[in-house]
Amino acid sequence: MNAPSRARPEAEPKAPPAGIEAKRDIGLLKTIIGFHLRRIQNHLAHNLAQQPEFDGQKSGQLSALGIIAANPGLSQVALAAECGFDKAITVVVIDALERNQWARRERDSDDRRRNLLFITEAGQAKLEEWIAVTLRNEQPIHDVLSGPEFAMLSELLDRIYQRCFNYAPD
Amino acid sequence: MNAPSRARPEAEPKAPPAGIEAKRDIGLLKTIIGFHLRRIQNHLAHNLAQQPEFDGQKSGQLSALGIIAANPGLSQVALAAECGFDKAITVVVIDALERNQWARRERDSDDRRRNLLFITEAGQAKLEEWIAVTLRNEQPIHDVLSGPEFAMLSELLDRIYQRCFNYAPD
DNA sequence: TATTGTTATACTCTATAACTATA
DNA sequence: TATAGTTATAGAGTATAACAATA
Repeated sequence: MNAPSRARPEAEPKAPPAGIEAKRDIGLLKTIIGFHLRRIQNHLAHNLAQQPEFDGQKSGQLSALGIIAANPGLSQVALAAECGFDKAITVVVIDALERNQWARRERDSDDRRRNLLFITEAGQAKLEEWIAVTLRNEQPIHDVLSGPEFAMLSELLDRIYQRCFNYAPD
Repeated sequence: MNAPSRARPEAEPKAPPAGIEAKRDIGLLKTIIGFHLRRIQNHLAHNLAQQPEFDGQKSGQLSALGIIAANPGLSQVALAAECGFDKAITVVVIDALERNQWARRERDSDDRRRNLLFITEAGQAKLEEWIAVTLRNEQPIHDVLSGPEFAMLSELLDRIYQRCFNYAPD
């Protein structure tokens, strides 16, 4: 296994043994953002999957539900663009959300090709639960960043996505 | 398709049509770092896979080669820890690198369980080629960030990984 | 007993293409 | 002719568990 298994029963589960400092270099990879993103993402996803509250949760569901909650009535392609995944994936994700009655599709009467997406009350509760679990999972990040640093990181990442990748179809 | 296909022949390939501004909100997801990381990572990986220079390249190979280059003689588990993936994946990745003679394994005479990893001359050249292609792929990010902002982003991401996830076994 | 590397297997995530229904 | 959504299929990425060799 690669990802750290928090063996410590109590106490903070993320502090490195202290004394064992970063001795390895990432060389040319320093400027490759994709490298940074993926290795962090790997650990976050791995740890999150082990949280009991996330049992059957396919990872896209949290993103989708969060975007639907913040933008009630958006279309599936708009959701896909905002979440960064394909429209085909969107179908599967929303199927799961609808099956659990956390979200629902509604035909757009103005353009009957479209489904408008809405979150349900149960979905809102589930979203908040998921957010809490995820924030707990990401707590180590908050521990090594100051408040302003975290705000800066969020802002930079959001700007990158909005300006580089999100063409925001209607 | 979801990822933007840079249709514009010349000019900056990332500026949104202008006038179409970010109108969508990410709500509670704002503070979820994993959300930011994955959607950016999705687009970067998708775009990179379309670069002809990256034809048969399984994405882990660039990371592995970069780490090996910066840390000649490290072990496979150390490489796995630094790249953020499992030791089982490491085997497959190094198999591919070795097959192309971009890297080689060498039994550690002090601890014969271990393989020490080294990059070859051809591997160094290939690494630099891949880095160039990847940097070009990530150019839109550089276009929307100032120099200091980019440096800050790299530093924050590296710190997060080193302090939260990399227990750096020997 | 624990660790390094290996193999085999399965599952998750994402991409692609073809299809429908609407526009 | 183009777009929204769907379906089916395939591929890439990763995780898991069992194993051999070595410590």
